[in-house]
Amino acid sequence: MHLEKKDMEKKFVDELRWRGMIQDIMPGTEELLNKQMVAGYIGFDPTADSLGIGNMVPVMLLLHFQQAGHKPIALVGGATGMVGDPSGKSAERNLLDEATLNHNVACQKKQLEKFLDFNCGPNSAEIVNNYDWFKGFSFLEFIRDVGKHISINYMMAKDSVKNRMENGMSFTEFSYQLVQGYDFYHLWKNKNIQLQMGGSDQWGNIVTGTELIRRKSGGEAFALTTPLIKKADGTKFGKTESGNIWLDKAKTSPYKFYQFWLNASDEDTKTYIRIFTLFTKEEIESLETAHAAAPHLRTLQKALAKDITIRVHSEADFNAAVEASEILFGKGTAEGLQKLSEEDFLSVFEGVEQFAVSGQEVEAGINIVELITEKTKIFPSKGEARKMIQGGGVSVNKTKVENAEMSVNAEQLINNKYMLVQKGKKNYYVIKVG
RNA sequence: GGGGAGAUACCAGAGUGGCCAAAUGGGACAGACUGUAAAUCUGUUGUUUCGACUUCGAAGGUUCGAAUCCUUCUCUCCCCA
Repeated sequence: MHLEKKDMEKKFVDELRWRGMIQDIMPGTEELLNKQMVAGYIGFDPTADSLGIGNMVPVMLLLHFQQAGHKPIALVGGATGMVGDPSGKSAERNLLDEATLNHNVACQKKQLEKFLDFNCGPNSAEIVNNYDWFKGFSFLEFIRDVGKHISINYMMAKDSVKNRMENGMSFTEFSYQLVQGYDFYHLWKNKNIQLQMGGSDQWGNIVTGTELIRRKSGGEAFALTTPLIKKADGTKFGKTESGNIWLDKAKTSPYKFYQFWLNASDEDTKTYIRIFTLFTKEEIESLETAHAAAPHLRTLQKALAKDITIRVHSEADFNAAVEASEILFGKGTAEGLQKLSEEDFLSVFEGVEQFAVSGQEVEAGINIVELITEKTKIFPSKGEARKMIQGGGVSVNKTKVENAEMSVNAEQLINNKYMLVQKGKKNYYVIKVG
């Protein structure tokens, strides 16, 4: 099987190189990719029922891969997810039960379908699930056919294993690299997939695959990894105070999603815009020039946030997020807020966390601390709420709460129904009274 | 099977009879400054009706008084065979 590569104008490796998306690449990989159409895959770990933005890196990788005329395959790890990847983990993982796993695989599959083209001729994308070839594979068969080819010494030399020798690691996790390695072998043998990609933490696992292919069949396969994204301040990418940033709107509203990108630091944005958007090199450089000339306009962050919000969600979601942001962070004042119509108010705060409180409770006036702790879950304890108020960190309807004894009543409601509570500068909560 | 080490707040990690709601560092949150950025500085980080109350793996015990001493239990790690 040897297919003609259909679109040669964009060279995959060159493209990744200037975007800073290459950590390691196996010798010969680039030559192969420039010569012919190649099928390549990336594995996704079904630990949650939605992909997070961290997973957007491999998604973008597959997208570039397809745009360069190659055939992208996304592998969802129905089988590997049952074992647990030790890479990058310092402790033994908890295993998910089968039902959860199936659910997660199905959800991730649906999300992946949004980004790749599954109907464009020979290089159409595909999704495979490694559970399909592992479900009928018995333990004895596996250790005879696969385990026999790879030595323990080889497996133990891997960083993912070495790092865990101190704290211990189960046989299950130890065998993970073999299971993943076999995926590569299986795909290489049955689907002519010659390349596996992934994050740099996957290098060891990927190489076990190419090694297995070489020893078992004398075949050749290739590998390419991306650097792990780190924020300039060294903290983990893709997380905020309130947790992971997910692609699923039900888990992370488009508003929050948009805000996440908008809030990225200048330094990080330069990295992100190369990785997460499809802007060309020239476009990015001109955006950077514009940004440097007037940093307070945050040209880069806006371009990044817009592009990715539209691609992950939709244009309408993006517009709503911008509108909400304008009102919350623009010249929005207490008066401006009062003037909002009910529909506008609701659409603006669609993605903001909401709480309901009954009418009578507010009618006569209610203490602010009680309102934000007991009636709603904005603060976990009264002590904390008081301290925050004393530190000037709480506002109601854009007006700072001066002391903890203050009470609020029906007169302060917006449209006689809503109240906007702010914890710090960026965390908004809507209280609906009625 | 034998020997050893250990379990303290979100994490790391001091504390080995009262001065301990528990050092220090990190993280997190907030304030100031800004550009909804970064850096910096400051504050907070068990609950509370501010009188207290419940915390140091679990349960008991000794004591006027326990994270600290004793007993049992649970769990974790390391080394040897």
